[in-house]
Amino acid sequence: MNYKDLADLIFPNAKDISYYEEKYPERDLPEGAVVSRFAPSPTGFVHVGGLYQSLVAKEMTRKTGGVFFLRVEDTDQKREVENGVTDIVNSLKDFDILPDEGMVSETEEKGNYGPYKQSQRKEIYQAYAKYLLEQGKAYPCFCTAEEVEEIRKKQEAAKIRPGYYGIWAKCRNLTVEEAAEKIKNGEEYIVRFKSPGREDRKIKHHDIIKGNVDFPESDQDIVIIKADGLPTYHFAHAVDDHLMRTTHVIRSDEWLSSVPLHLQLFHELGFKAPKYAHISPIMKNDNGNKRKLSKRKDPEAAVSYYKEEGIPVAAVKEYLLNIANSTFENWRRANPEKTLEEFDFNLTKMSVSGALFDMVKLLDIGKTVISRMSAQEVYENSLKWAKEYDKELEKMLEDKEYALKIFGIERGNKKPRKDISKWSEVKSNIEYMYDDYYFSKSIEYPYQVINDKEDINNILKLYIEKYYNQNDDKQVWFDKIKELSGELGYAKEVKEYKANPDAYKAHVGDVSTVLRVALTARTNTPDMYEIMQVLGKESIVKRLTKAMEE
RNA sequence: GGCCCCGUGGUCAAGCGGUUAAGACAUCGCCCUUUCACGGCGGAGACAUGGGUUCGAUUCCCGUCGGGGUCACCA
Repeated sequence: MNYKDLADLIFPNAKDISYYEEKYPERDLPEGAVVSRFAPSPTGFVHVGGLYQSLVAKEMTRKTGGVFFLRVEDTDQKREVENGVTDIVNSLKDFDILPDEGMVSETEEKGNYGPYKQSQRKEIYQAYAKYLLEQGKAYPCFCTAEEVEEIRKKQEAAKIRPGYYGIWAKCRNLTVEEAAEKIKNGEEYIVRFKSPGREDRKIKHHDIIKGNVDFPESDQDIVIIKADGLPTYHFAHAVDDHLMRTTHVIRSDEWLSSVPLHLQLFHELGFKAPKYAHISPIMKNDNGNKRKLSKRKDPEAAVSYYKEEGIPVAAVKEYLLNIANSTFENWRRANPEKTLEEFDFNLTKMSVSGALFDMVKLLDIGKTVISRMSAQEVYENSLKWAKEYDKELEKMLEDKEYALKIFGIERGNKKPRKDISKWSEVKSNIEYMYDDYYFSKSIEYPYQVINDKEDINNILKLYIEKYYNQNDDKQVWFDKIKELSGELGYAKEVKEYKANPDAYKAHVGDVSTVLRVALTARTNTPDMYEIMQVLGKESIVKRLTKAMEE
């Protein structure tokens, strides 16, 4: 009996690996093309870190004329979540990061290097496990979970490196006859990799992001095929990324310490190893401590949060790109009109340490992004968001023509107004422009400098009766407010007032504020003339009258 | 604990042996302005620490401290 016989006993039906090597040939791509992927587990919502990786991988592949694919790593059925794949597919779609290949729905996929769902690749992994078994590079292990646990405890007690390796690897030195005997007796087993590594030797690794990193070799006989017949992450990674002809593995840096193992696996399998780029995770400050953004504790860790909050997709991508390549910010300022795709993204310039997530900055980018949009775009995005998350806003937007007028206020000029950072802010931003809404609740008027009831009513009364004319142009309109101010003893110019404050009760700015508050119940609004143009005569008179009655 | 990575203002960060140590967000002040925002100008604010190497270290080396990652039949 030899290794080959043992391998046949374990995987009698597995195909020869040459079958797969031929089925998934080298890709015919231009020189330097990057083939990369996003390979999440369907265990719930997509994390911003995943979005970040996808964005980076997508940029690299797009830039080089390569391929970006989506592979689902569902080898742990215990953690799987219903519609997990759909969630992932939709999240990428929401951010317009579309894979060239891979899963496109819960069950469908596209591309010639599939299946792209690991649970459907069982026979492939087994073929390669068999290949290793035949060469004596893997072996069946009969240790139970309890036994392995016991080994670990002994190691801990003796303060030596934990793990299944060297003399601790009990099943490693079983003869093929002994192993075959146990299998025939129906003993449970898993398949382990027989590591050729030595802990006292170093390996050199060059990571695209982290740079040169030296590690001790891996000597762990890790599990490659679990009791359920599915592979572990490490083994699946080696087999899949080889067969899918991945050139660059772009993943979270929690994997960095597995690199020695992965390199060894690739080598023993006879594969050419891909290049690795380990991305630092996005962190969060938690009581003075940095930690990764957590799915449990931080709502902003889930990409769905950004959609729900209505933070513009472009803002999220710009923010992420900004973290990824610090040159992005300068580029953006120099090229405000260019699309994100035109930015020359550079993997090697990515930061080695993890950035703290900065919501304030993200929202600032949101403001800038929205300020550059046309009224039409603002309308469309608001409506799209409202349909899903805010029925009241959706109703407000029913009158498209009116909404476009509102969104058009102070927009489209060289210094557009920056007052909306996300779609969920739209309602509070425009609600006072709707009479139905405005009059539906009790109104409080936050008058400022001029807050005497009589003074206020005098201003409003005189304005309506003598000065207000909806057809005035802006200059005439404002000249009239000045005249009104003068008539009632307020300074017509702010400068005049400042020069001689005792001579006046207040100035034209304060009078304007009275009008603004009476009209909108706010102290902070965009240009009042434009607002009045949009509101129209009927509404204005109604509002001012109401204010006088209060 | 072993191994690995990291440490420039509150945050993101330029910087590659000699710089007045950029810039952005945030913050403060002023200007502009009928309000707010925008915009403009300006202020405050940083090389974790101790040793080397060097004529000279933020930059190179070592230690310390601090932070992070990883040590599963999870990915």
